Amino acid sequence: MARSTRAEVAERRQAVLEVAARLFRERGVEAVSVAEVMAAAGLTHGGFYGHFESKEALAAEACGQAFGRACARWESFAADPAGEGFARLLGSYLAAAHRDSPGNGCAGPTFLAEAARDEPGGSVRQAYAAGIRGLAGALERLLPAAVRRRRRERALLALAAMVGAVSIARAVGEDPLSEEILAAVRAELTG
Amino acid sequence: MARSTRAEVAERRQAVLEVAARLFRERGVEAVSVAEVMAAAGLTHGGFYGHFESKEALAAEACGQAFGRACARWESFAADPAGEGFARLLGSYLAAAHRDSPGNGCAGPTFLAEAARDEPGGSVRQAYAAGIRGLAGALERLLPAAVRRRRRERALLALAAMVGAVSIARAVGEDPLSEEILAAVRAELTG
DNA sequence: GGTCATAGATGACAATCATCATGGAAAGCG
DNA sequence: CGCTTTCCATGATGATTGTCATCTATGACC
Repeated sequence: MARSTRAEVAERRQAVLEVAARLFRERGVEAVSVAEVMAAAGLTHGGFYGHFESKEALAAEACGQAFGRACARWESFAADPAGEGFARLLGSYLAAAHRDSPGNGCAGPTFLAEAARDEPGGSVRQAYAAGIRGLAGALERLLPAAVRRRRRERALLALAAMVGAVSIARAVGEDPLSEEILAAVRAELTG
Repeated sequence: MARSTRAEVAERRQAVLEVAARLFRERGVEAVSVAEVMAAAGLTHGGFYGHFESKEALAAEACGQAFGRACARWESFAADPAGEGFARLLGSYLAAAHRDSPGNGCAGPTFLAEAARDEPGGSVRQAYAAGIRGLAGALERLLPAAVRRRRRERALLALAAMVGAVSIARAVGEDPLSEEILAAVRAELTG
């Protein structure tokens, strides 16, 4: 088939990464084949190894990208004029809409298992650790000014509870318990 | 090969289930083959379908079993004479030892991804939901008597934070951040 | 004790998948 | 304009794995 312009090539690599980040979050890295990622980007499987070293390398990059997006989003809440950034983040994070669209959602819950089962020092694990560190920092800065003591601990508690709540809400499925958990964690962390 | 006694048959089924519950928690359902489970139980892969309907059925049963063990353990903390059951649970749950032995650990973090990616109404998902409901109830009863308001919400927050913290601690790997998260959540939830 | 049911071993099958080899055609560059 | 590079499509390969068919030896039962 035809060869493409230099710009198109970079564009395609980005498209593959984008699509992979969505599919991997939706269904997990193992459950998505390289061929499927390429097909979703409008290509065939053959050219994959021209763009990425391996499937794992793609997964690590996709993980990093997803965390980057999430972190930027969290930082944007810090600009809230009324200082309600933290509460607004909780409102959007601990929501059914977020639970139901893992493909666009935070990487914290979606890459959790991939990272936990990566080998020690593996690339996905490293990307995950860096991402979590970023989110923790953002959250620490986002906490209401009223929180003066143990800011770091409070941020880490919130992070663990947020990631845990969304993960569990996704796992229990269509069950009233799912909404109950989201609402409870939202209420407790807010107030 | 030889046929076995009726008692031995039941014993072996139990052994397979036990081994599966450990392996699935350690490495995930997908990463463990039926043949490996059977081999770890001292059998060959052929007899598997005499004991279980399918690999998924085994996974669901293993999930239920692991949750049952965890729930019983949590309930046992309620008998604490000094009423420190909750604090002691936190101490053992949010610990490096628990983080480092998923094979014997709580099913909440280990089956999280399996359940989240099971189909709607899938058997693993159902087992997971039932398990979480059990843990939430146990935790609610275990909270210090001093907590009078919003007991249920507090229990759900604690559950989400505990599951999230252990999961993230496992995901980031050998990083000081891992211990920091466990310690922070322990401190914040204890009071 | 003799007959029957069955646990479990061996082996096969079909599907899936990550990765690599090859080739063609067009872009980049002189 | 012609040569070279390289993107990507086609196809192959080897490995893995869930599931099933078959066979045999031995408990279970009359």
